[in-house]
Amino acid sequence: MSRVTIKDVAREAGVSPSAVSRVFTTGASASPLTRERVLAAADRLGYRPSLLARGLVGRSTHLVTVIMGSLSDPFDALFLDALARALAARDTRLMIASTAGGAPTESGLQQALDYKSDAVIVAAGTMSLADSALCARAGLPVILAGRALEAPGVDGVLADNADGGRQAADLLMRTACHRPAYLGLGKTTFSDRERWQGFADTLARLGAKPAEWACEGRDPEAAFRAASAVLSAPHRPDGLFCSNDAVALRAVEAARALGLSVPEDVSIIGFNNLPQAAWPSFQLSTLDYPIGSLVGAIIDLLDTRLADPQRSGEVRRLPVHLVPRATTRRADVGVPASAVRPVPINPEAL
Amino acid sequence: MSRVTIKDVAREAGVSPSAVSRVFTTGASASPLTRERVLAAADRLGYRPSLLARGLVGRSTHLVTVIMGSLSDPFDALFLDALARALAARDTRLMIASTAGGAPTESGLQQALDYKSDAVIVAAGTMSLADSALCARAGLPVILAGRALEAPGVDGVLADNADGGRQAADLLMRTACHRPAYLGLGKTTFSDRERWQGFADTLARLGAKPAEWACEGRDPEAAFRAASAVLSAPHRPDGLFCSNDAVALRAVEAARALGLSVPEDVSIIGFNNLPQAAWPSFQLSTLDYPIGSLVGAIIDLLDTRLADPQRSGEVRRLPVHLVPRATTRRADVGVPASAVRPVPINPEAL
DNA sequence: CGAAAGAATGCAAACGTTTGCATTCACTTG
DNA sequence: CAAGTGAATGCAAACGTTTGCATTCTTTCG
Repeated sequence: MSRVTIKDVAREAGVSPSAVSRVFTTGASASPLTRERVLAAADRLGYRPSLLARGLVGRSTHLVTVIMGSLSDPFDALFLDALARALAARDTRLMIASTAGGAPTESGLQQALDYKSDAVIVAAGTMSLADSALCARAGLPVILAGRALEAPGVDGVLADNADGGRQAADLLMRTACHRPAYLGLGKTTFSDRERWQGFADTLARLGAKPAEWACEGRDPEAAFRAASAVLSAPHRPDGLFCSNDAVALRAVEAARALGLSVPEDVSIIGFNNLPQAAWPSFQLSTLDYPIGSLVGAIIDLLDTRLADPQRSGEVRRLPVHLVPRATTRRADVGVPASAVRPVPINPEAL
Repeated sequence: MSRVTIKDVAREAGVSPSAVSRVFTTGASASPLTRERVLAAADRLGYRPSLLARGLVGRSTHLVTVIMGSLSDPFDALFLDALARALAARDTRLMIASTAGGAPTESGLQQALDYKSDAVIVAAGTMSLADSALCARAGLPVILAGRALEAPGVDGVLADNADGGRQAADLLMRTACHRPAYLGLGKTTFSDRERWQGFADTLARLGAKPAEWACEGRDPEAAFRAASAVLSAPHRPDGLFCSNDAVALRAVEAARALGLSVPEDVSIIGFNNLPQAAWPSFQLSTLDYPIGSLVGAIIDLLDTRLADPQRSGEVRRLPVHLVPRATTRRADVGVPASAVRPVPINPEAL
């Protein structure tokens, strides 16, 4: 019933508690004989160091808090899973702090502080300068995922959203879309803004002016309703760039429900390249944003930050690349040449 | 930089650390004056009790560990999300322990013990009697989700899988399926077994003998491959009950890819009633298993267990109910009466 | 062979709380 | 008015570790 502690092991092995501690901390000095005895005693007793006690006195709790929103978007779920595994491989545990919608991350940060987390990963909500100051004061490293903040010592990793928007715009123009539109999650979502900017800027440069729409709310059905609204609007778009695949897939559904054919009547592009996007029923054209590299970058940032807490903040941009499937038309065939609006060839585009 | 501790607050408020502690623990005696002073001082200093220290000495860490598999099935993701929120509402945090495939849950249990979790929720992997003994010895409450174990003091909550299987079988027979089959995740998956049993037993009682198939592996594509194999087998089934929606949705895809029409050529039934199952593209017939009640039961079990650690284990069965959509034929119309095999009417069935 | 160096170990003080025990103090009650 | 009651408080000992310092023991080198 009662826990077996370091003292029990010390007694059993005939050494001091310190010796036991040193055996269990890598890089501490302990003679082979002591090590062997201690290990044997520990094994016999079934001893495991209490990470609570360790965390209380030591410098690391081997605990990281992640602030997440709803997991209804598969991307978030897969991200969380990959993150937990990557951390586990480094012998670190993940604690969840759920945040509601666009609510402040503050309670999540407090949670991270309360448990003396080694770091907090912010993957939902908006972080303010005050928040980051709070963390800085407490010595809690912050890593932003999919958002950015101009604050000292705050690291971040983001997709190259603007470039994704550019690629989407390029594709739509090259496939003779005349009424491009954007469907996002709302003005407050960081990545959305960047994707919109890249999209709209590129189109503006090409002489087109996209319409902008937003879902009301983040629940999955909101995307369906919004897409339905977009696609039954007076000047119905014939090309729709959605801020992510979760929205885009629902847009495909909405289009079909309205009797529109994709991509003939309307082209649809997503973002993330979810496994679902490749399903035969959808064959969604999208921008690939590999979760592995996202998580890899986070882990890497985490390591360097932990090694040097004083270094200035670094933000990493991860490239995304277009995966054209069946919800957009072929760029080179099947479209009457006369319908193709002349577009400057962009060598970086696919 | 350095943390503000209970002593700092005590000094600032002009009282002893104990007094501060008592102000922050509900139900302890503190005079209104002291309370006010302490609260003011704490607020001024930005004090928050260290949950590590609290957990070390106190009886609760307000920490629960959940052992989860991959989050690629949306059901798991939604479950995790709901669980985290429900716990957060009770001021308890959730720690993730990821387990690979059917790997032992042991490292997850150790993680729970290392951090002195208030409880561990096992939602993946298989738990042995030895595992449960380990937890019992350490005084760690175990709650099984979607699995059962005959062990003292271990609680569990499961869907009424056998009844789900029965309902699926009933529906297939009532809609004139002659070659029913089951597609599961594999022999080692607890819920799968029960669903199969309920399905097969019911069919046997009706004089039919379903074929049984399993996916090789748990990754999403495995389900697609398996379904493709099933549907191109010599005696192709005309009714397929899948162990969950994730599989069933892929089966629908596979059927379509093979040029089969659903439900005319083959009826397909899932389990869970994922949001996706209701999408227009699928309209999957399935068994509704509300995540809310699952999580609710877990929380409830947790509360009662924590209140009385000595009580004997309790397993709760949650009802599931059929949601017939478009991947099964209508039971009463559109099928030649002659084709309907006489089936005993079951009053509980929909 | 003596001394300096370095490895191995133990002691005791942290880390930031809770909590049992004893004390004080203001009231109530007979 | 004396004694009994109960709330409010402080002291100090846990909780299970790590770690700086001092000590002892082994080497190694001049």
